[in-house]
Amino acid sequence: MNARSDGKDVTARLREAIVSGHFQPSERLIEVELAGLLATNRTNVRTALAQLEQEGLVVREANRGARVRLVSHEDAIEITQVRGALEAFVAGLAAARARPQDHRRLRALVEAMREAVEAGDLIAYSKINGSLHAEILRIAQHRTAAKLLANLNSQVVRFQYRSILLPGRSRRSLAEHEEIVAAICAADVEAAERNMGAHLRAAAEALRQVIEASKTAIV
Amino acid sequence: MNARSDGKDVTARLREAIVSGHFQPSERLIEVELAGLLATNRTNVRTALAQLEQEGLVVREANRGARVRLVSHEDAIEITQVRGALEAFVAGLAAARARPQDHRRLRALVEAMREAVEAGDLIAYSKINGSLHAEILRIAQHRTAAKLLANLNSQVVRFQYRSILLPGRSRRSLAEHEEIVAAICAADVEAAERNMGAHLRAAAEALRQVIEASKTAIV
DNA sequence: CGCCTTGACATTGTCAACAATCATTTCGAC
DNA sequence: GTCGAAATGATTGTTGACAATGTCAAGGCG
Repeated sequence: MNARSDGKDVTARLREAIVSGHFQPSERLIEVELAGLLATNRTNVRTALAQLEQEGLVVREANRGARVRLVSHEDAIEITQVRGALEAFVAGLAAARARPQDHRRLRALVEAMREAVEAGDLIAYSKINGSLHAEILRIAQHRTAAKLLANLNSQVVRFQYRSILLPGRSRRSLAEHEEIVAAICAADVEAAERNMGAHLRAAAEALRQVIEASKTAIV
Repeated sequence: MNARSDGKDVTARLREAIVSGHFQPSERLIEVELAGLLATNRTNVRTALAQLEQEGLVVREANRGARVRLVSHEDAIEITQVRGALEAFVAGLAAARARPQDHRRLRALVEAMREAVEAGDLIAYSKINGSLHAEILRIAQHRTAAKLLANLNSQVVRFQYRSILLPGRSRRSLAEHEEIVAAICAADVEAAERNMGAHLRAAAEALRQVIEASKTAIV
């Protein structure tokens, strides 16, 4: 009957709800509530929670239920570092695989980034940033890396917007992306790896600064 | 009552059973059978299967049950590549973090590897190889990378032994490990990354060769 | 006043029965 | 003999009830 509401994968919908911020970190995830919310039964919620735990979005304690995983600052940095290693590899692949058509798309995205920065629209910048990384991932055609990166990203989306707020970070980030795209368009595998690696090291460093700043600010 | 048999995490035991080869790739995993085998109920088996699917060890089709994931040759190469990116990063970390005590352990492991190669004992070699990589991972102290690598490894253990059988591969592999350990002991981060990266590119290449050989051999 | 025990409530964990689906076999028509 | 349709069996999917556990508040005791 209501194949519509229940047909979609419960895990996917719960994941989306967590990633989109519908639930706060450390918020309790009560099985019957979720079942009601997602128009399904406890069993499905239960397996969804088990999967999302494996995925690092949810934490479960025996007999004490599930919570949205609170990603600590250290975790966020670790995740960004690992992303860096993977994305550098992926950028290298993209440099080897990209066709002229791909080059055009990448350049268009960088151009849009530049406009966003000049307009001071950091939210738009953040979005395009995501699109650019996604495009590079698409060009690389590497399922294993793609899955892992999607996973890692879902764990740190909450942190994404923060580091770009650092004064001067957006301009430097733009410059880094320009170099990455230039390397890919030049089919220079090693430069692409190097530039992407440098970019995510810089991103991790920016994240660390923001975190340190917030720590001292709170105390 | 039988807290012993059921107490342990069902997912962990099923994972172990799959990784250790107790079940063959593509072998059907029937819920009631597993429940009997693991001395538990269908519910627990069900959630275990859901988690292992997320982990990439199991494939499930709606209404058609679960099977051990058959990792294709392409998958195996992809996984080895991604491992390479991660392990290179981890080796760099290890180079930065390793203490003299760690250096001793690493050198001892390489020494054991050398002996295994000279004795022609490739099974022992394979084991020590695993220990060495695990030791480097321990030194690096990076939970996120450690978890991902554990995951990836469990997907390709079945392929591990094959590539080392290539004529001359074991000696070269030994040399590569010596260089990696030398770089870590010299606290040379970049050399450690570079050497580990090269090592796993070589491993991926060896794997590719073995696969090509087996393809033509079968046809 | 603080601390421990007790009990009620909320939530998760386990189980068995039933429904739905898929694979296989049987049977009849041509 | 071959094709297709219906019956059969095996397996997964779903549901509800119950047990086990944890949480919290109230009350008694030192």
